[in-house]
Amino acid sequence: MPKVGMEPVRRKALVDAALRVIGDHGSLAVTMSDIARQAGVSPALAHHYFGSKEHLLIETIRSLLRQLRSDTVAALKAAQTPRARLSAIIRVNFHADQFAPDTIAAWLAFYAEAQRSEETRRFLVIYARRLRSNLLADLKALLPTDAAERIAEGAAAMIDGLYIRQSLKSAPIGIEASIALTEDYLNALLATTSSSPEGVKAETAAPSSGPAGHLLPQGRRDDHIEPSRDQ
Amino acid sequence: MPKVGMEPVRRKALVDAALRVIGDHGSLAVTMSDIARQAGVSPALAHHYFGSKEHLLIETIRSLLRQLRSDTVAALKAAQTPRARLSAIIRVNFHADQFAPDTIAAWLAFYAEAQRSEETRRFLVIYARRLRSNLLADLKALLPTDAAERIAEGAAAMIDGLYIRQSLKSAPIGIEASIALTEDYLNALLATTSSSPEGVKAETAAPSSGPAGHLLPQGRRDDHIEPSRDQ
DNA sequence: TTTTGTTGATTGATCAGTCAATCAAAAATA
DNA sequence: TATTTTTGATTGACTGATCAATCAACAAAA
Repeated sequence: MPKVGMEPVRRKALVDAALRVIGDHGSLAVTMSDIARQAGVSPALAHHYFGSKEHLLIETIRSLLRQLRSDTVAALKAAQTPRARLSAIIRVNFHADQFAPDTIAAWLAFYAEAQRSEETRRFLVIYARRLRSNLLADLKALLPTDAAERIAEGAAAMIDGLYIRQSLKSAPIGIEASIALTEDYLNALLATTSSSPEGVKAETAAPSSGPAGHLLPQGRRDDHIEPSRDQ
Repeated sequence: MPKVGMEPVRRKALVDAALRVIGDHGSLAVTMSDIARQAGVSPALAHHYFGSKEHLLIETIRSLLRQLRSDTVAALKAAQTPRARLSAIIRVNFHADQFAPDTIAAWLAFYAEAQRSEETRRFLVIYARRLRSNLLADLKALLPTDAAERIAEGAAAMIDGLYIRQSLKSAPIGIEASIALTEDYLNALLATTSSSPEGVKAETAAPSSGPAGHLLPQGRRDDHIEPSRDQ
Protein backbone atom coordinates (compact mmCIF):
# COMPACT_ATOMS: atom_id res chain seq x y z
CA MET A 1 0.00 0.00 0.00
CA PRO A 2 2.76 2.48 0.75
CA LYS A 3 3.06 4.38 -2.48
CA VAL A 4 4.26 7.83 -3.27
CA GLY A 5 1.87 10.76 -3.44
CA MET A 6 -0.31 9.76 -0.52
CA GLU A 7 -0.08 13.11 1.19
CA PRO A 8 -2.97 14.95 -0.47
CA VAL A 9 -5.14 11.87 -0.26
CA ARG A 10 -4.50 11.44 3.45
CA ARG A 11 -4.92 15.10 4.22
CA LYS A 12 -8.30 15.17 2.58
CA ALA A 13 -9.35 11.94 4.21
CA LEU A 14 -8.36 13.28 7.61
CA VAL A 15 -10.12 16.59 7.15
CA ASP A 16 -13.27 14.85 5.97
CA ALA A 17 -13.03 12.45 8.87
CA ALA A 18 -12.60 15.32 11.30
CA LEU A 19 -15.70 17.05 10.01
CA ARG A 20 -17.64 13.86 10.26
CA VAL A 21 -16.48 13.00 13.75
CA ILE A 22 -16.98 16.54 15.02
CA GLY A 23 -20.46 16.71 13.57
CA ASP A 24 -21.27 13.34 14.96
CA HIS A 25 -19.91 14.07 18.36
CA GLY A 26 -21.22 17.62 18.34
CA SER A 27 -18.06 19.11 19.73
CA LEU A 28 -14.43 19.77 19.04
CA ALA A 29 -13.55 17.65 22.04
CA VAL A 30 -12.84 14.68 19.84
CA THR A 31 -9.59 12.76 19.99
CA MET A 32 -7.04 12.45 17.27
CA SER A 33 -7.59 8.72 17.58
CA ASP A 34 -11.26 9.10 16.74
CA ILE A 35 -10.47 11.12 13.67
CA ALA A 36 -7.67 8.86 12.57
CA ARG A 37 -9.80 5.79 13.05
CA GLN A 38 -12.56 7.33 10.97
CA ALA A 39 -10.02 8.05 8.26
CA GLY A 40 -8.63 4.54 8.53
CA VAL A 41 -5.13 5.47 9.57
CA SER A 42 -3.15 5.58 12.77
CA PRO A 43 -3.20 8.60 15.09
CA ALA A 44 0.50 9.04 14.52
CA LEU A 45 -0.12 9.67 10.86
CA ALA A 46 -2.52 12.47 11.59
CA HIS A 47 0.17 14.13 13.64
CA HIS A 48 2.67 13.46 10.92
CA TYR A 49 0.66 15.41 8.37
CA PHE A 50 -0.88 18.13 10.47
CA GLY A 51 1.60 18.59 13.27
CA SER A 52 -1.06 19.16 15.87
CA LYS A 53 -4.70 18.72 16.55
CA GLU A 54 -5.24 22.43 16.30
CA HIS A 55 -3.83 22.54 12.79
CA LEU A 56 -6.09 19.74 11.68
CA LEU A 57 -9.07 21.54 13.14
CA ILE A 58 -8.14 24.77 11.41
CA GLU A 59 -7.89 22.96 8.12
CA THR A 60 -11.28 21.48 8.76
CA ILE A 61 -12.99 24.79 9.21
CA ARG A 62 -11.20 26.13 6.16
CA SER A 63 -12.66 23.34 4.15
CA LEU A 64 -16.13 24.13 5.45
CA LEU A 65 -15.71 27.75 4.44
CA ARG A 66 -14.27 26.89 1.06
CA GLN A 67 -17.27 24.75 0.33
CA LEU A 68 -19.72 27.47 1.26
CA ARG A 69 -17.80 29.97 -0.75
CA SER A 70 -17.71 27.92 -3.90
CA ASP A 71 -21.43 27.18 -3.59
CA THR A 72 -22.05 30.90 -3.26
CA VAL A 73 -19.96 31.77 -6.28
CA ALA A 74 -21.83 29.23 -8.35
CA ALA A 75 -25.23 30.42 -7.18
CA LEU A 76 -24.42 34.05 -7.84
CA LYS A 77 -23.23 33.29 -11.33
CA ALA A 78 -26.63 31.92 -12.21
CA ALA A 79 -28.64 34.86 -10.89
CA GLN A 80 -29.16 37.99 -12.93
CA THR A 81 -31.02 40.73 -11.11
CA PRO A 82 -29.99 42.07 -7.71
CA ARG A 83 -33.21 40.73 -6.23
CA ALA A 84 -32.54 37.30 -7.68
CA ARG A 85 -29.01 37.38 -6.32
CA LEU A 86 -30.34 38.09 -2.86
CA SER A 87 -32.56 35.05 -3.12
CA ALA A 88 -29.64 33.01 -4.36
CA ILE A 89 -27.53 33.99 -1.36
CA ILE A 90 -30.30 33.04 1.01
CA ARG A 91 -30.89 29.76 -0.71
CA VAL A 92 -27.23 28.79 -0.66
CA ASN A 93 -26.98 29.31 3.06
CA PHE A 94 -29.84 26.93 3.63
CA HIS A 95 -28.71 24.51 1.00
CA ALA A 96 -29.12 20.91 2.02
CA ASP A 97 -25.41 20.36 2.66
CA GLN A 98 -25.24 23.24 5.09
CA PHE A 99 -28.37 22.15 6.84
CA ALA A 100 -27.27 18.58 7.44
CA PRO A 101 -27.21 17.88 11.18
CA ASP A 102 -23.51 17.04 11.10
CA THR A 103 -22.65 20.26 9.36
CA ILE A 104 -24.75 22.37 11.69
CA ALA A 105 -23.19 20.73 14.69
CA ALA A 106 -19.74 21.36 13.29
CA TRP A 107 -20.42 25.04 12.63
CA LEU A 108 -21.73 25.44 16.12
CA ALA A 109 -18.70 23.75 17.60
CA PHE A 110 -16.47 26.11 15.69
CA TYR A 111 -18.44 29.10 16.87
CA ALA A 112 -17.82 28.01 20.42
CA GLU A 113 -14.15 27.39 19.68
CA ALA A 114 -13.84 30.89 18.28
CA GLN A 115 -14.15 32.19 21.81
CA ARG A 116 -10.75 30.74 22.55
CA SER A 117 -8.92 30.30 19.30
CA GLU A 118 -8.00 33.53 17.61
CA GLU A 119 -7.45 31.73 14.34
CA THR A 120 -10.83 30.04 14.38
CA ARG A 121 -12.40 33.37 15.16
CA ARG A 122 -10.71 34.92 12.16
CA PHE A 123 -12.25 32.39 9.84
CA LEU A 124 -15.73 32.86 11.23
CA VAL A 125 -15.37 36.59 11.01
CA ILE A 126 -14.57 36.14 7.34
CA TYR A 127 -17.74 34.13 6.94
CA ALA A 128 -19.85 36.70 8.78
CA ARG A 129 -18.41 39.58 6.82
CA ARG A 130 -18.76 37.83 3.53
CA LEU A 131 -22.40 37.02 4.10
CA ARG A 132 -23.16 40.58 5.09
CA SER A 133 -21.13 41.98 2.26
CA ASN A 134 -22.75 39.86 -0.41
CA LEU A 135 -26.18 40.87 0.77
CA LEU A 136 -25.12 44.47 0.96
CA ALA A 137 -23.82 44.64 -2.58
CA ASP A 138 -27.17 43.72 -4.04
CA LEU A 139 -29.23 45.67 -1.54
CA LYS A 140 -27.38 48.81 -2.49
CA ALA A 141 -28.78 48.43 -5.97
CA LEU A 142 -32.27 48.61 -4.51
CA LEU A 143 -32.01 50.99 -1.59
CA PRO A 144 -30.07 53.91 -0.16
CA THR A 145 -26.81 52.83 1.41
CA ASP A 146 -27.78 53.30 5.04
CA ALA A 147 -30.97 51.31 4.68
CA ALA A 148 -29.11 48.64 2.74
CA GLU A 149 -26.58 48.29 5.52
CA ARG A 150 -29.25 47.91 8.12
CA ILE A 151 -31.13 45.29 6.19
CA ALA A 152 -28.01 43.36 5.28
CA GLU A 153 -27.16 43.11 8.94
CA GLY A 154 -30.67 42.02 9.79
CA ALA A 155 -30.88 39.41 7.09
CA ALA A 156 -27.48 38.00 8.02
CA ALA A 157 -28.57 37.79 11.62
CA MET A 158 -31.78 36.07 10.70
CA ILE A 159 -29.96 33.49 8.63
CA ASP A 160 -27.55 32.75 11.45
CA GLY A 161 -30.40 32.65 13.93
CA LEU A 162 -32.44 30.20 11.93
CA TYR A 163 -29.33 28.13 11.66
CA ILE A 164 -28.63 28.03 15.36
CA ARG A 165 -32.27 27.37 16.18
CA GLN A 166 -32.17 24.47 13.80
CA SER A 167 -29.32 23.03 15.83
CA LEU A 168 -31.62 22.50 18.77
CA LYS A 169 -34.07 20.54 16.69
CA SER A 170 -36.64 22.10 18.96
CA ALA A 171 -38.44 24.18 16.40
CA PRO A 172 -38.41 21.87 13.43
CA ILE A 173 -38.23 24.67 10.93
CA GLY A 174 -37.29 23.09 7.67
CA ILE A 175 -35.15 24.36 4.88
CA GLU A 176 -38.04 25.76 2.87
CA ALA A 177 -39.62 27.47 5.85
CA SER A 178 -36.30 29.05 6.79
CA ILE A 179 -35.87 30.36 3.28
CA ALA A 180 -39.41 31.68 3.24
CA LEU A 181 -38.96 33.48 6.53
CA THR A 182 -35.85 35.21 5.32
CA GLU A 183 -37.51 36.11 2.03
CA ASP A 184 -40.45 37.54 3.91
CA TYR A 185 -38.09 39.70 5.92
CA LEU A 186 -36.47 41.03 2.78
CA ASN A 187 -39.74 41.61 1.02
CA ALA A 188 -41.23 43.43 3.95
CA LEU A 189 -38.26 45.66 4.51
CA LEU A 190 -37.80 46.37 0.84
CA ALA A 191 -41.44 47.38 0.68
CA THR A 192 -41.60 49.61 3.73
CA THR A 193 -38.16 51.08 3.27
CA SER A 194 -38.50 52.11 -0.35
CA SER A 195 -41.90 53.65 0.32
CA SER A 196 -40.55 55.78 3.15
CA PRO A 197 -36.83 56.29 2.52
CA GLU A 198 -36.26 57.60 6.02
CA GLY A 199 -36.44 54.07 7.29
CA VAL A 200 -39.28 52.46 9.10
CA LYS A 201 -41.14 55.02 11.13
CA ALA A 202 -40.82 54.08 14.72
CA GLU A 203 -44.19 54.69 16.30
CA THR A 204 -42.94 52.03 18.61
CA ALA A 205 -43.68 51.80 22.29
CA ALA A 206 -40.03 51.39 23.11
CA PRO A 207 -37.47 54.04 22.28
CA SER A 208 -36.12 52.46 19.14
CA SER A 209 -33.64 55.29 18.73
CA GLY A 210 -34.74 55.58 15.14
CA PRO A 211 -33.15 53.84 12.23
CA ALA A 212 -30.17 51.88 13.34
CA GLY A 213 -27.99 52.91 10.45
CA HIS A 214 -25.80 55.33 12.28
CA LEU A 215 -25.01 52.75 14.91
CA LEU A 216 -23.64 50.28 12.45
CA PRO A 217 -19.95 50.04 11.74
CA GLN A 218 -18.76 51.92 8.76
CA GLY A 219 -15.95 51.69 6.32
CA ARG A 220 -15.24 48.13 7.23
CA ARG A 221 -13.07 46.27 4.79
CA ASP A 222 -15.38 44.81 2.24
CA ASP A 223 -15.19 41.11 1.82
CA HIS A 224 -17.34 40.83 -1.18
CA ILE A 225 -17.19 37.60 -3.02
CA GLU A 226 -16.55 38.59 -6.62
CA PRO A 227 -13.99 35.77 -6.98
CA SER A 228 -10.38 35.61 -5.92
CA ARG A 229 -9.71 36.39 -2.30
CA ASP A 230 -8.32 34.18 0.45
CA GLN A 231 -9.77 30.73 0.72
CA MET B 1 -14.77 29.32 59.63
CA PRO B 2 -16.75 26.11 59.27
CA LYS B 3 -20.23 27.10 60.30
CA VAL B 4 -23.54 25.45 59.68
CA GLY B 5 -25.72 26.50 56.79
CA MET B 6 -22.88 26.84 54.33
CA GLU B 7 -24.48 24.66 51.69
CA PRO B 8 -26.62 27.24 49.88
CA VAL B 9 -23.83 29.77 50.10
CA ARG B 10 -21.30 27.40 48.58
CA ARG B 11 -23.67 26.19 45.91
CA LYS B 12 -24.36 29.69 44.75
CA ALA B 13 -20.71 30.64 44.88
CA LEU B 14 -19.81 27.61 42.80
CA VAL B 15 -22.50 28.20 40.21
CA ASP B 16 -21.52 31.84 39.90
CA ALA B 17 -17.90 30.86 39.65
CA ALA B 18 -18.70 28.32 36.96
CA LEU B 19 -20.52 30.90 34.89
CA ARG B 20 -17.66 33.29 35.28
CA VAL B 21 -14.98 30.77 34.41
CA ILE B 22 -16.91 29.37 31.47
CA GLY B 23 -17.59 32.81 30.09
CA ASP B 24 -14.00 33.77 30.60
CA HIS B 25 -12.62 30.65 29.06
CA GLY B 26 -15.29 30.57 26.37
CA SER B 27 -15.93 26.89 26.70
CA LEU B 28 -17.26 24.20 28.96
CA ALA B 29 -13.85 22.59 28.88
CA VAL B 30 -12.96 24.15 32.18
CA THR B 31 -11.70 22.15 35.13
CA MET B 32 -13.37 21.70 38.43
CA SER B 33 -10.22 23.12 39.91
CA ASP B 34 -10.64 26.34 37.94
CA ILE B 35 -14.18 26.71 39.13
CA ALA B 36 -13.37 25.82 42.70
CA ARG B 37 -10.44 28.20 42.78
CA GLN B 38 -12.65 31.00 41.46
CA ALA B 39 -15.13 30.21 44.22
CA GLY B 40 -12.37 30.10 46.78
CA VAL B 41 -12.80 26.49 47.83
CA SER B 42 -11.15 23.18 47.11
CA PRO B 43 -12.10 21.06 44.10
CA ALA B 44 -13.21 18.32 46.44
CA LEU B 45 -15.88 20.56 47.87
CA ALA B 46 -17.37 21.16 44.44
CA HIS B 47 -17.72 17.43 44.03
CA HIS B 48 -19.11 17.15 47.50
CA TYR B 49 -21.99 19.48 46.73
CA PHE B 50 -22.67 18.70 43.10
CA GLY B 51 -21.59 15.11 42.75
CA SER B 52 -20.13 15.60 39.33
CA LYS B 53 -18.98 18.23 36.93
CA GLU B 54 -21.99 17.62 34.75
CA HIS B 55 -24.37 18.37 37.57
CA LEU B 56 -22.62 21.61 38.35
CA LEU B 57 -22.82 22.60 34.71
CA ILE B 58 -26.51 21.80 34.56
CA GLU B 59 -27.13 23.94 37.60
CA THR B 60 -25.22 26.71 35.95
CA ILE B 61 -27.37 26.78 32.87
CA ARG B 62 -30.46 26.60 35.02
CA SER B 63 -29.35 29.68 36.81
CA LEU B 64 -28.81 31.45 33.50
CA LEU B 65 -32.31 30.56 32.41
CA ARG B 66 -33.83 31.50 35.73
CA GLN B 67 -32.26 34.92 35.51
CA LEU B 68 -33.57 35.51 32.01
CA ARG B 69 -36.97 34.33 33.01
CA SER B 70 -37.29 36.57 35.99
CA ASP B 71 -36.10 39.56 33.98
CA THR B 72 -38.76 38.75 31.41
CA VAL B 73 -41.50 38.47 33.96
CA ALA B 74 -40.55 41.82 35.41
CA ALA B 75 -40.40 43.50 32.03
CA LEU B 76 -43.76 42.12 30.94
CA LYS B 77 -45.38 43.28 34.10
CA ALA B 78 -44.47 46.86 33.31
CA ALA B 79 -45.76 46.84 29.73
CA GLN B 80 -49.41 47.39 28.95
CA THR B 81 -50.26 47.07 25.27
CA PRO B 82 -49.33 44.03 23.18
CA ARG B 83 -47.02 46.17 21.09
CA ALA B 84 -45.28 47.44 24.20
CA ARG B 85 -44.93 43.91 25.49
CA LEU B 86 -43.23 42.90 22.28
CA SER B 87 -40.75 45.69 22.71
CA ALA B 88 -40.22 44.67 26.30
CA ILE B 89 -39.42 41.12 25.29
CA ILE B 90 -36.90 42.31 22.75
CA ARG B 91 -35.31 44.68 25.17
CA VAL B 92 -34.92 42.06 27.88
CA ASN B 93 -33.08 39.73 25.56
CA PHE B 94 -30.54 42.40 24.77
CA HIS B 95 -30.38 43.65 28.29
CA ALA B 96 -26.88 44.53 29.38
CA ASP B 97 -26.47 41.41 31.52
CA GLN B 98 -27.32 39.11 28.65
CA PHE B 99 -25.05 40.95 26.29
CA ALA B 100 -22.00 40.87 28.52
CA PRO B 101 -19.18 39.03 26.74
CA ASP B 102 -18.98 36.43 29.49
CA THR B 103 -22.66 35.69 29.31
CA ILE B 104 -22.69 35.44 25.54
CA ALA B 105 -19.73 33.10 25.62
CA ALA B 106 -21.46 30.96 28.21
CA TRP B 107 -24.67 30.72 26.20
CA LEU B 108 -22.73 29.74 23.15
CA ALA B 109 -20.82 27.09 25.05
CA PHE B 110 -24.10 25.63 26.26
CA TYR B 111 -25.52 25.63 22.76
CA ALA B 112 -22.57 23.56 21.65
CA GLU B 113 -22.92 21.28 24.66
CA ALA B 114 -26.57 20.71 23.78
CA GLN B 115 -25.41 18.66 20.82
CA ARG B 116 -24.22 16.04 23.25
CA SER B 117 -26.03 16.48 26.49
CA GLU B 118 -29.71 15.67 26.31
CA GLU B 119 -30.32 17.55 29.51
CA THR B 120 -28.60 20.70 28.34
CA ARG B 121 -30.57 20.50 25.14
CA ARG B 122 -33.82 20.31 27.09
CA PHE B 123 -33.06 23.54 28.87
CA LEU B 124 -32.19 25.37 25.70
CA VAL B 125 -35.31 24.09 24.03
CA ILE B 126 -37.27 25.56 26.89
CA TYR B 127 -35.59 28.87 26.30
CA ALA B 128 -36.24 28.78 22.57
CA ARG B 129 -39.87 27.85 23.02
CA ARG B 130 -40.43 30.41 25.68
CA LEU B 131 -39.05 33.21 23.58
CA ARG B 132 -41.17 32.21 20.62
CA SER B 133 -44.22 31.69 22.75
CA ASN B 134 -43.99 35.04 24.48
CA LEU B 135 -43.69 36.82 21.19
CA LEU B 136 -46.53 34.80 19.77
CA ALA B 137 -48.95 35.63 22.54
CA ASP B 138 -48.75 39.33 21.86
CA LEU B 139 -48.53 39.03 18.11
CA LYS B 140 -51.79 37.13 18.11
CA ALA B 141 -53.45 40.21 19.49
CA LEU B 142 -52.31 42.12 16.44
CA LEU B 143 -52.44 39.63 13.60
CA PRO B 144 -54.09 36.45 12.36
CA THR B 145 -52.65 33.36 14.00
CA ASP B 146 -50.69 32.03 11.05
CA ALA B 147 -48.99 35.35 10.39
CA ALA B 148 -48.29 35.73 14.08
CA GLU B 149 -46.61 32.35 14.16
CA ARG B 150 -44.42 33.15 11.24
CA ILE B 151 -43.33 36.47 12.63
CA ALA B 152 -42.71 35.09 16.10
CA GLU B 153 -40.39 32.52 14.59
CA GLY B 154 -38.62 35.16 12.55
CA ALA B 155 -38.16 37.55 15.42
CA ALA B 156 -36.87 34.81 17.68
CA ALA B 157 -34.40 33.80 15.01
CA MET B 158 -33.24 37.35 14.53
CA ILE B 159 -32.66 37.80 18.24
CA ASP B 160 -30.63 34.62 18.43
CA GLY B 161 -28.75 35.55 15.30
CA LEU B 162 -27.81 38.98 16.56
CA TYR B 163 -26.65 37.28 19.70
CA ILE B 164 -24.41 34.80 17.99
CA ARG B 165 -23.02 37.44 15.67
CA GLN B 166 -22.19 39.49 18.69
CA SER B 167 -20.17 36.60 20.00
CA LEU B 168 -17.68 37.00 17.18
CA LYS B 169 -17.15 40.64 18.01
CA SER B 170 -16.67 41.01 14.28
CA ALA B 171 -19.72 43.08 13.55
CA PRO B 172 -19.71 45.35 16.54
CA ILE B 173 -23.44 45.72 16.62
CA GLY B 174 -24.26 47.24 19.93
CA ILE B 175 -27.19 46.67 22.20
CA GLU B 176 -29.18 49.60 20.87
CA ALA B 177 -28.55 48.72 17.25
CA SER B 178 -29.60 45.13 17.88
CA ILE B 179 -32.80 46.26 19.49
CA ALA B 180 -33.47 48.70 16.66
CA LEU B 181 -32.95 46.02 14.02
CA THR B 182 -35.40 43.70 15.69
CA GLU B 183 -37.91 46.50 16.14
CA ASP B 184 -37.58 47.36 12.48
CA TYR B 185 -38.32 43.79 11.57
CA LEU B 186 -41.45 43.78 13.69
CA ASN B 187 -42.62 47.14 12.43
CA ALA B 188 -42.10 46.20 8.82
CA LEU B 189 -43.87 42.89 9.10
CA LEU B 190 -46.68 44.27 11.15
CA ALA B 191 -47.18 46.92 8.49
CA THR B 192 -47.07 44.74 5.40
CA THR B 193 -48.88 41.84 6.98
CA SER B 194 -51.85 43.73 8.35
CA SER B 195 -52.31 45.62 5.09
CA SER B 196 -52.41 42.38 3.08
CA PRO B 197 -53.58 39.63 5.44
CA GLU B 198 -52.55 36.90 3.02
CA GLY B 199 -49.00 37.46 4.09
CA VAL B 200 -46.28 39.16 2.14
CA LYS B 201 -46.84 38.72 -1.55
CA ALA B 202 -43.92 36.81 -2.92
CA GLU B 203 -43.13 38.35 -6.26
CA THR B 204 -39.75 36.99 -5.46
CA ALA B 205 -37.30 35.70 -7.98
CA ALA B 206 -36.85 32.52 -6.00
CA PRO B 207 -39.73 30.16 -5.36
CA SER B 208 -40.55 31.28 -1.87
CA SER B 209 -43.29 28.70 -1.61
CA GLY B 210 -45.57 31.41 -0.37
CA PRO B 211 -46.20 32.27 3.23
CA ALA B 212 -44.29 29.98 5.47
CA GLY B 213 -47.05 29.50 7.98
CA HIS B 214 -48.13 26.08 6.92
CA LEU B 215 -44.59 24.80 7.20
CA LEU B 216 -44.26 25.76 10.79
CA PRO B 217 -44.93 23.31 13.54
CA GLN B 218 -48.34 23.45 15.02
CA GLY B 219 -49.97 22.64 18.26
CA ARG B 220 -46.71 22.63 20.07
CA ARG B 221 -46.93 22.72 23.81
CA ASP B 222 -47.08 26.32 24.75
CA ASP B 223 -44.45 27.53 27.11
CA HIS B 224 -45.82 30.91 27.71
CA ILE B 225 -44.40 32.80 30.59
CA GLU B 226 -47.42 33.97 32.55
CA PRO B 227 -45.69 32.98 35.82
CA SER B 228 -45.37 29.61 37.44
CA ARG B 229 -43.82 26.92 35.34
CA ASP B 230 -40.53 25.02 35.76
CA GLN B 231 -37.43 27.04 36.54
C1' DT C 1 -20.44 12.70 70.40
C1' DT C 2 -22.68 13.44 66.36
C1' DT C 3 -23.18 16.29 62.40
C1' DT C 4 -21.64 19.44 58.84
C1' DG C 5 -17.99 21.54 56.29
C1' DT C 6 -13.64 21.10 54.35
C1' DT C 7 -9.34 19.62 52.35
C1' DG C 8 -4.81 17.16 50.84
C1' DA C 9 -3.43 13.35 48.79
C1' DT C 10 -4.21 9.88 45.61
C1' DT C 11 -5.99 7.08 41.85
C1' DG C 12 -7.25 5.76 37.31
C1' DA C 13 -8.25 7.14 32.90
C1' DT C 14 -7.61 9.74 28.87
C1' DC C 15 -4.91 12.08 25.39
C1' DA C 16 -1.73 14.90 22.57
C1' DG C 17 2.41 14.43 20.95
C1' DT C 18 7.08 11.85 20.16
C1' DC C 19 10.18 8.42 18.43
C1' DA C 20 12.43 4.73 16.65
C1' DA C 21 11.62 1.20 13.59
C1' DT C 22 9.53 -1.01 9.39
C1' DC C 23 8.18 -1.42 4.72
C1' DA C 24 7.85 -0.69 0.00
C1' DA C 25 8.39 2.12 -3.97
C1' DA C 26 11.55 4.88 -6.63
C1' DA C 27 16.02 6.48 -7.95
C1' DA C 28 20.73 5.78 -8.51
C1' DT C 29 24.46 2.92 -9.47
C1' DA C 30 26.95 -0.88 -11.13
C1' DT D 1 19.26 -5.93 -15.90
C1' DA D 2 20.47 -6.54 -11.17
C1' DT D 3 21.85 -4.17 -7.00
C1' DT D 4 22.06 -0.87 -3.65
C1' DT D 5 20.52 3.50 -1.74
C1' DT D 6 17.35 6.86 -0.70
C1' DT D 7 12.97 8.53 0.43
C1' DG D 8 8.12 8.73 1.75
C1' DA D 9 4.46 6.37 4.23
C1' DT D 10 3.15 4.24 8.23
C1' DT D 11 2.75 2.42 12.77
C1' DG D 12 3.24 0.47 17.76
C1' DA D 13 4.83 1.66 21.86
C1' DC D 14 5.73 5.08 24.98
C1' DT D 15 5.72 9.55 27.76
C1' DG D 16 4.17 13.37 30.29
C1' DA D 17 0.50 16.04 31.51
C1' DT D 18 -4.10 16.83 32.83
C1' DC D 19 -8.28 15.92 35.28
C1' DA D 20 -12.55 13.98 37.29
C1' DA D 21 -13.56 11.60 41.04
C1' DT D 22 -12.63 9.33 45.64
C1' DC D 23 -11.43 8.92 50.37
C1' DA D 24 -9.71 9.20 54.73
C1' DA D 25 -9.06 12.54 57.99
C1' DC D 26 -9.61 16.80 60.60
C1' DA D 27 -12.04 20.98 62.54
C1' DA D 28 -15.67 23.44 64.37
C1' DA D 29 -20.37 23.70 65.70
C1' DA D 30 -24.49 21.51 67.80
